[in-house]
Amino acid sequence: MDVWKRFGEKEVSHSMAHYLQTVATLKREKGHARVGDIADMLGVSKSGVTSMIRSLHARGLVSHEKYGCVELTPSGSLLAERTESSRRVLTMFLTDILGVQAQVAEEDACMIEHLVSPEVSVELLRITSFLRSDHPVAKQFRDAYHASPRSCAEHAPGACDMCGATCLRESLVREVGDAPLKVRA
Amino acid sequence: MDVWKRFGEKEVSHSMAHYLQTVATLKREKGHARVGDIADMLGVSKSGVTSMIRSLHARGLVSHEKYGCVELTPSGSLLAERTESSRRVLTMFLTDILGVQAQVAEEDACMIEHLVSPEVSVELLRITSFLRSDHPVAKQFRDAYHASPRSCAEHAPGACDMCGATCLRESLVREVGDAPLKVRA
DNA sequence: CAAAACAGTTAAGGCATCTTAACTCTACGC
DNA sequence: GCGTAGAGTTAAGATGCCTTAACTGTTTTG
Repeated sequence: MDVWKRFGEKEVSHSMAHYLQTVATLKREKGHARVGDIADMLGVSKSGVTSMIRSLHARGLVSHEKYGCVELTPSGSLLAERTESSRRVLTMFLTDILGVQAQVAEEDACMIEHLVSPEVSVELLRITSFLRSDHPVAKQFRDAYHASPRSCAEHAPGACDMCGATCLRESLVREVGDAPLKVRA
Repeated sequence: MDVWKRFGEKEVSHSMAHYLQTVATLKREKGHARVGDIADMLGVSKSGVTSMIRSLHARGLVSHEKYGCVELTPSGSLLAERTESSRRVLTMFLTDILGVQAQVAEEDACMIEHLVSPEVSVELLRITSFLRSDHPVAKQFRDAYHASPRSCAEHAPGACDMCGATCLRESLVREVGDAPLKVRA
């Protein structure tokens, strides 16, 4: 019913997840994360970083002393790692199993990494390792799948047990004329 | 680099996608979509609906005359259908292929439906129909996969070509002590 | 060690989305 | 055909996340 509203109640927002990952990356690569480095890496202003730090601090995800470096707390670190793992699993699944182009895979993974539940991430990891393995069924899958049809055959409404009245594929790929949709300001 | 920032530049936001779907559903089920119906179905105030309608109208996604019914434009309708299809495909994939619990699958699908690119949705549809089909490989997959390990074996850093230094699964499921993370206000 | 260069913060403001409160329409009962 | 219930709108305010501009603190350097 109101699941959609919980979008704004995730433990961290999309922005927050990326700030946390950035701090983790900087810490790993340079040994410390400064406001300016974070701003550069994310492409936002330093004042934006300062205020986000305040917000992350209020949630117990980072610590920071004025004019000093930013550190992840244990929860912040956990969240950063989990998001990063989720992204890696998603990207691998999209490229290696679904065969989606790398750039699209990375963009999609970036968008949804923090929204996918651990349950689903774990299952994605499982199916990805299974289908990449040398298990005979995995090998057969790779051969058979790449030869499988890219779309369902033309079918009457109701003929396909997945599609129902209208072909799912059609509605996923159809464009409105040639006019691209207006992009949000 | 800045992919993460395009989160706010999707053609429609999470909220907008749900408003569009709600209008489509009401139109289908009751023949018309009124402000109050939309507000009830989404669990928001009527004034919230009014202002979102203004915003959707500015993007050419709905039409609405004062005190009247809300209608989807062709682009709005396309977007609503696409989002709905994306959600159906995702849910099916998560439940039927990954075997994730229905409730979790629906929540995750609701969160990410509008963020998944058509390319990925189409491939998800393809793999889902393939693995649900009576193709011999699909049958073998179902048998073999359900018997496959739920986690990678204990392994040294670098031993698993997917995990790298730390086990992905570990970082996906690990909790910080017993303390649940603070939820966003 | 002082001045300049650089890093970080605060303040003020914009946009999206939501809320409540108060107002305005519309339409039905009589 | 008018009054009122209820549907819808506007206005004002909150929050999250971003910006620019102006200020403050720190560090480098000559």
